Amino acid sequence: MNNIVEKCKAKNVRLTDQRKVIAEVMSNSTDHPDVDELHKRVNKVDKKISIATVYRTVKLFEESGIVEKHDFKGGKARYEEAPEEHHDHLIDINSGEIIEFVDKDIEILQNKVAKKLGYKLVDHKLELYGSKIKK
Amino acid sequence: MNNIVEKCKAKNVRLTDQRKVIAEVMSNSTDHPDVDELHKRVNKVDKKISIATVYRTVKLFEESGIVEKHDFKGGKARYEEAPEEHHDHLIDINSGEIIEFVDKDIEILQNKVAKKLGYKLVDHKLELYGSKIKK
DNA sequence: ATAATTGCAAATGCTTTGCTTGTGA
DNA sequence: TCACAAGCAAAGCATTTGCAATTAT
Repeated sequence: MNNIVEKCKAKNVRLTDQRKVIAEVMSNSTDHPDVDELHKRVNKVDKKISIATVYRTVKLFEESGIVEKHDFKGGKARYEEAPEEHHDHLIDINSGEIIEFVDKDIEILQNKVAKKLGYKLVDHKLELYGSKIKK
Repeated sequence: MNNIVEKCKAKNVRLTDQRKVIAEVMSNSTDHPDVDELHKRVNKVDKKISIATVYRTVKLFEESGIVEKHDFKGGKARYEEAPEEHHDHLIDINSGEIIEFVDKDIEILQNKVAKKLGYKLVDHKLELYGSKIKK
């Protein structure tokens, strides 16, 4: 079963053939592919889907809250299916590998900091960049 | 006195007229200007300095650890003089205003999280996006 | 002197868009 | 049916770069 397709239906996002393929590919990805990589994977299923459609679709999905966009270092935007529970990312500066993590204490402190400054926290971005400890 | 010019001398970064102007403008900026804005301010002092030179110079300064580059939401990179002490940013989603803050507890937790995942923390990015609480 | 720097314009890389044809509900 | 979506190629935008002329040390 396919999560993104379900979410599209729930949110009344029109489902075309190409959107179904893109949705499937994204649902089956456990990493954080950029548009180019997504396009390659999508083309394995249907060669005729253009990169413009991939761009338009990820943007549509993002605006519908179905996927999340990340601007990690490197210039190109990367996407993942919107998770049930929020998480942040640690990026391996050597391999580029991305590890997801959750830290409730940090979240609590972020809210506290924002409030102290007179703001209501609406969104945040936390990225850790690190190198593997060899043991 | 001009901090960035001093830092250039300390780091053996060749000081041309245009770099001096750019350094001065950046040292006198308390906000986080993008290259276009920087170019405008620089041109008030010397109309002939090209935007290519501004791009080359901020990159040079950044690689020398003299200024910091930020990729906040909005597409264009923004710069500030490298601070003595590290700080993070809260961005007002309505006005675009940027507030700097320091939270040692969050820093400590970040290191803890990285270590738990088997990584040595090399760098991090924390951006809070919020809206002003009206009282 | 001479290796580095500048200005200009052209090139780049990612992303968006106009337009015509195709299609889902 | 018919408003919306796709494909293609052209345009956009921030940033980089090749090259000839200029400059710092």
